[in-house]
Amino acid sequence: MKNIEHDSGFHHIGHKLLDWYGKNARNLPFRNTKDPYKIWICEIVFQQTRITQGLNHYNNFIKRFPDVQTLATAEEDEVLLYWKGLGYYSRAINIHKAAQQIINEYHGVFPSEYEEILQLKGVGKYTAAAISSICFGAKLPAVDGNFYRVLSRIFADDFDVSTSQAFTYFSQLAHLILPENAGDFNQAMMDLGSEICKPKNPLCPECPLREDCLAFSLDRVSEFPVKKKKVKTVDLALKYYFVHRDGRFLIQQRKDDFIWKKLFEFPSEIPEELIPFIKSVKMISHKLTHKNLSIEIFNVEVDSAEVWEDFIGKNEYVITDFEGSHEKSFPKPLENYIQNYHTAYRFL
DNA sequence: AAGCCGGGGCA
DNA sequence: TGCCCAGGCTT
Repeated sequence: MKNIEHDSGFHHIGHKLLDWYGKNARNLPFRNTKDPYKIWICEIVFQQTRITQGLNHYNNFIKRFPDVQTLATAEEDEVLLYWKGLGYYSRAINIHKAAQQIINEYHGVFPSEYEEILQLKGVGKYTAAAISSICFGAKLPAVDGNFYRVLSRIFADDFDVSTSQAFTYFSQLAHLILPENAGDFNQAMMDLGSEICKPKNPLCPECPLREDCLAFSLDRVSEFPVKKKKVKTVDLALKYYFVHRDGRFLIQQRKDDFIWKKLFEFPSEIPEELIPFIKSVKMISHKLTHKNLSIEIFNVEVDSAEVWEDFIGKNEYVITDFEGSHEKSFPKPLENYIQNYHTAYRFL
């Protein structure tokens, strides 16, 4: 390992971090509990998601699904509904499957061994280490993006964190400073990485580890972590038809093989039987851009009440209204569109 | 080993 | 606009 002369002598760093955590831990709803169910949910919710962004989702989720049994017996669509707007929707699908795994394979009792936890759908090495250390006392580092950032700065280590070997490499570095209480240590690293050792503009003067930080002493903090791989963005253009009459409209469910897995959306074609009865086809949203994504939504009002009533009685589409749409999970741009349209519709 | 999956916040 | 975030799955 670069910059490491020997493999001992760094454990005081871990203890110093624990002392800081004892006085500066964030007050969060999943702190002060070792319930593996709650820790599991929180770890999944906050994968690639900031605390401020996912906190309401976490609280609502726990309120509706307070235990494994409740989650396992719920409908998948309702689990997705509680994930609405969070992104990475395979997390919701996997969390539901994993709950059923726990019921079927462990009689509803959350497994306590790292290797068992790792077998749960949607649980990888980070999450398994986090749950087993926080809830069951395993002495394992939960290596995530915070570990990459904090450790690369402490040791001024230029190992490329965007490679697939980064996890193994920084796990070894983590063991150099890992104290007995790995559960608190892992949560302390989260708080330090979030509050002090931030990606941009880190608060080094307030850092409890500044005397141990090689990058700080070299005034090279901004050089770490090293990430060579750039994020690739692709353009995606979508076209939807808002086919409606009398406050009801057509939706359908997406597949699970692409973006927005199993979420609901408007049809991308006008149903052939309705084409002769269209009053207006007007473009509503002028390229509602969302990142590299552009969406066009065409307003299609069906002219004949008779044909409409007949159509919604027998076809593959799901028919809903503005109230019913609250029961479905839509991609965020469409969610915003429905809300806005509803507001406008009420004043027509 | 590399690509892909959301959405929000920030400089 | 590009980067980042309590990562994991698929190919």
